[in-house]
Amino acid sequence: MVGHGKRVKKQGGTINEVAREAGVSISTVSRIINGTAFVAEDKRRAVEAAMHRLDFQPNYLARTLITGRSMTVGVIAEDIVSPFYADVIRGVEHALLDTPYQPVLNSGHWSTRHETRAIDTLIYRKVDALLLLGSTLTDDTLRGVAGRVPLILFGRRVPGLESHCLTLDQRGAALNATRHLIELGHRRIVHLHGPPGQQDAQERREGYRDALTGSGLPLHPELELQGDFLEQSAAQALTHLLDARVPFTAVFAGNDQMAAGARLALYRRGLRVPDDVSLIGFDDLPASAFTIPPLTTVRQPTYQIGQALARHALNVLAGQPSTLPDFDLPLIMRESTRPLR
Amino acid sequence: MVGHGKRVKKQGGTINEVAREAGVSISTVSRIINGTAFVAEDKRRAVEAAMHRLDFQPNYLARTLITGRSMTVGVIAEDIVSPFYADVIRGVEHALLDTPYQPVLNSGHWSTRHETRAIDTLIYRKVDALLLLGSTLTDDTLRGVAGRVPLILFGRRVPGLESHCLTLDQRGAALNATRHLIELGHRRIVHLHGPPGQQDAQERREGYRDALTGSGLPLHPELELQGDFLEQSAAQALTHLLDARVPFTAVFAGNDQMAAGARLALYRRGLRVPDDVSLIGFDDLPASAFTIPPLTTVRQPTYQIGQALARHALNVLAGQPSTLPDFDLPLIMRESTRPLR
DNA sequence: CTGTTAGCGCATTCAC
DNA sequence: GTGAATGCGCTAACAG
Repeated sequence: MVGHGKRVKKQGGTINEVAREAGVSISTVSRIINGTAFVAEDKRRAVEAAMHRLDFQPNYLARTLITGRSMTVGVIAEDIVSPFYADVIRGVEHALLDTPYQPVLNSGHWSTRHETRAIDTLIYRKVDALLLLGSTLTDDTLRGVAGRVPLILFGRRVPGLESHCLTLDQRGAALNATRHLIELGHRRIVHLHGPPGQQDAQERREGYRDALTGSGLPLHPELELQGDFLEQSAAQALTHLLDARVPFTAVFAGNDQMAAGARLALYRRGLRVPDDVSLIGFDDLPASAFTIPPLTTVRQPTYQIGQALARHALNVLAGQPSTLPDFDLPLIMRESTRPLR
Repeated sequence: MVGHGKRVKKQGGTINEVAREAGVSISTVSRIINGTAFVAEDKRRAVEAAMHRLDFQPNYLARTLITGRSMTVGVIAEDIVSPFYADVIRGVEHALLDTPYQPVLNSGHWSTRHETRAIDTLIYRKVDALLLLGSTLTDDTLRGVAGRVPLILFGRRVPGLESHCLTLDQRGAALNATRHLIELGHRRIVHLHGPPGQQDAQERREGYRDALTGSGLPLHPELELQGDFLEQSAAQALTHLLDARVPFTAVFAGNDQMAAGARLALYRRGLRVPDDVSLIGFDDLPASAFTIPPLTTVRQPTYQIGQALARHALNVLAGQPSTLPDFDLPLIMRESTRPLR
């Protein structure tokens, strides 16, 4: 087999070699690299030539060891696989693209243990700031982390860290979505919600209830079904409901993936969407515009959120005042809902 | 606003302070940390107590500066947003979980410029090995990179780096899929392929043609439609075909996302799947089991691939011989295909 | 078994 | 403007 050799090849000389090659001191070279001070034109030329000849690249580690700044921002997402977080990450990456900062990604996997490990790793790696896209940690723990590194949170509102928390009005959006169903004439509306421990899941559920009670409609506990934000759980839960012959005419799913699961359960029983049952999701994943039928859902502007998060991090790192913007969660009307009857 | 302070807080003392606190030399502390040599029980106790008291954590940068090994493996995916690569990444993360190595992710965004930048950044950050999940770079460039850092490639077969390349038989799998359609009696089969510059896209297209010619069927250039692996492109291309009233009875999409786009185009025209048109995808994304109808598709064992890639990297880093395994691409039969007539 | 010494590669005071 | 010296925090010889 073609071996790589166990050691990385020496990377084009050190600042010392450049200095010798150019006949100047290393401080002069350093000044040229960092633009710290003016340097005579001829020396600058000589140094630049030497750097080029030796294919010189400053050593990141040595440099960071001194300055204390690694020029990286750590990003931990609950799950990189999730299309939702992936798009936020895309926004972060994009916003950082033409800055000296680099994102470093890691996953929390919805697990306290993994998330803790990821955080420790990134702090150990000396990231200059940390972005948490969702978190399973307690407020206290989070405040502790914020004491070790500038911390910016998405999807959590932690007392004491408010100005670095970006949350969306999940409850209001869920209320909107449910109300839309009510306005279409639906009365028995199923809600597929995520894990009770999950803040977003909880808020959406409350929004659903708000809409019902706000319209003077009764709450039907048997219509609130728990899932885990994945397709399968929703399909199962709804299938059980169908088997129990509990009547309903609409479904508000806690996210688009659960909407897809619900959709399949309906399809299996020969129920049409939206003719027999109306369906609304939450997230507006890219794929949801292409489901059959295209899904009516709540849009979370994930990409823009990622950008906002990154820009805020940049500001914080620059020591500038910065406020996280607010985002609306519009209901995107497509074809999975229609008036009852 | 709640400020973070511009500087990260001092992280629980240095090895020097620990040594002083414990009344030993720093080398003794270093030995205990790294298990480099045996240390008397009482000193070990004292040092561990001191480390705990000072909340000591060795400085990653200083350590790496000396050892030359950062204990990280860089991972560059064309696109983290893509569900396909995301699952490979999940496999990589998982395989690295209980090792001293940490993955560091970055995106190439299907762009030579971005990919080059990502590679430079990661090498600059001194990753010990680099995993490329897809690449837009030339063979020569890739060989150049391999000279700077141990390189492992997925989805590319580069002469000279064969033993570190993991590729799948896209062509054979595409042939299988198409042949399945042929065996069901289909003769006019549309193929939605990805960008011509993309190796996978090219190979799948060839597999499609192989199947046709292998069965003695004619190639119909008007049935080969180009897309970009996203839903929208497929929907458009197929809509055009439908408008032009070109007859066909089946569609083999270059990936599941394009299959979804095609599905919607058919739906818009009132064509049923599989009753009027059979549809096959490629990738077997998690969502594809929940489309309407569930999609027949070629499964790429992405998670296992990620694991294999990471394990190979580990072996290479350990200086052990290692061979990348082969993976089958089975056709997953679901409900989007059926015999003609 | 343990302490002393010398750097890793670079930014950063200081003098000149 | 520029060079010499100092040290970031740690590991790796080197002596004892």
